[in-house]
Amino acid sequence: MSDEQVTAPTNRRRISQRGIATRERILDAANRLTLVRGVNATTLDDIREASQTSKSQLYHHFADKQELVRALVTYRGALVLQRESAGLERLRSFSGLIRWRNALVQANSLNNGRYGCGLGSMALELSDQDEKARSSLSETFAAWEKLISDGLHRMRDGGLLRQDADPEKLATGLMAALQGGYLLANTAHDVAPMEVALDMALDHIRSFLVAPSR
Amino acid sequence: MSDEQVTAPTNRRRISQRGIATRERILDAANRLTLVRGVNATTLDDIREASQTSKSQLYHHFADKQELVRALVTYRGALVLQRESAGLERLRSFSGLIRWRNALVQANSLNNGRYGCGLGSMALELSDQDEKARSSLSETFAAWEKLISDGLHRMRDGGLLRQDADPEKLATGLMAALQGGYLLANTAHDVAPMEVALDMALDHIRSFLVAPSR
DNA sequence: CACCCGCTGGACTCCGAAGTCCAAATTCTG
DNA sequence: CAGAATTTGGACTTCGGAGTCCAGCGGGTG
Repeated sequence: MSDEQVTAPTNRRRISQRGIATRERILDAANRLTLVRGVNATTLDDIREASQTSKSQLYHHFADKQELVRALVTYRGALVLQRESAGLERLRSFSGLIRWRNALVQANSLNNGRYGCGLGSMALELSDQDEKARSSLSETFAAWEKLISDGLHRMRDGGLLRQDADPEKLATGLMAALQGGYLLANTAHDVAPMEVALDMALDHIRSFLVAPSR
Repeated sequence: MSDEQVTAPTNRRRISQRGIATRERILDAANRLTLVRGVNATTLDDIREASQTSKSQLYHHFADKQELVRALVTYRGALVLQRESAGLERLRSFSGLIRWRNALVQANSLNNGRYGCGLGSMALELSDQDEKARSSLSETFAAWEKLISDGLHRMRDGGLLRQDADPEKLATGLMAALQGGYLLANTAHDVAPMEVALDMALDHIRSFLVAPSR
């Protein structure tokens, strides 16, 4: 077993454009399907059909289902981080946080709270059954929190947040509120708990503003 | 299909003490096993073995796996609510909340954050695949939040919380922080994020105290 | 342009997990 | 105690999903 697995495997054999495209098609289908049904409830035949491929292609590009799932963790993680960094990398103000919150809430309300966070559901589903997937997800969460805490650092350096504000802890709290909000919203089929949770976390951050805006 | 399923079915056929005991043994085994492995990763044979029963007993007491899972949702929900009402029904002070928080953190730290909340993991695993299980879990979460909000109401009526505090929203926020904290702790194998999340929620509640204690 | 090797189609095997069945044991009721 | 119902043991069937195999295609490279 190879010790490392990245989105595009660079080692060993040559790989053609067509191969890369197929691999991508498989991951994309797996990503879409598992988002609604969950990882374990999605079969390889589901993925094969949705990606317009064949059994041999699945096993040509991935050793087995576990490897496919691990690649999917990386794939979805990269998508989330890409989307999130777009919304967070220029964060410098409290109103920016509010815009970020609103975007998440709006996206989630399209499904009445259903489906939750692709990372969070994978985390609960895989953490106890695949150590590599777990640690990969853990790293992704850390990177996501870092996007937030970096923004909070900029706010603190810019004099918006008090010096005793702890960006890392604030980011962790916000992430927990987000994930818990997703979970409750998904269970209730109602986006409201997610809003309440995020507002709580934002209120908490607001309490560290130098000049409380309220 | 019967329209309702409660922990102890009262309808139709007589039921003996022995039957009740077996049913309980099955649910108890299912409860223990699924807590670590998840529902879908636990097989009926696992449960059969752990509960010292046979296939026919499983199918005598439950129509199929789905019914067993639904009964398990009820069973675990009752256990959690029982445990939680013991810790929350006399809540009347902020220090009581802190004790409650400490108990949860301590219990979770015994596993280094692993396994999370039995209800939360079921919620994410089942919400998208069994509507009845989802709504049952949703009700359980609501009941749990009510235990909290009832306590906060008592604190507000007792003059500890300001009148503009909203016990329901505070309870939802606290629950989201708890669930998100469980999720992050489980993924990181570290109880720390759960502590941070709960402390954020408690700080938020603290900000509504009439005479802020600190 | 010819060869090699990555790539593909799809039928096939294998296995484990859900669910069935019935005879026998136990318990309840009259 | 007799008869009826519940409860149980455990072998058996069924089915779906993971993984295998191999013949053949096709595109990049020398």
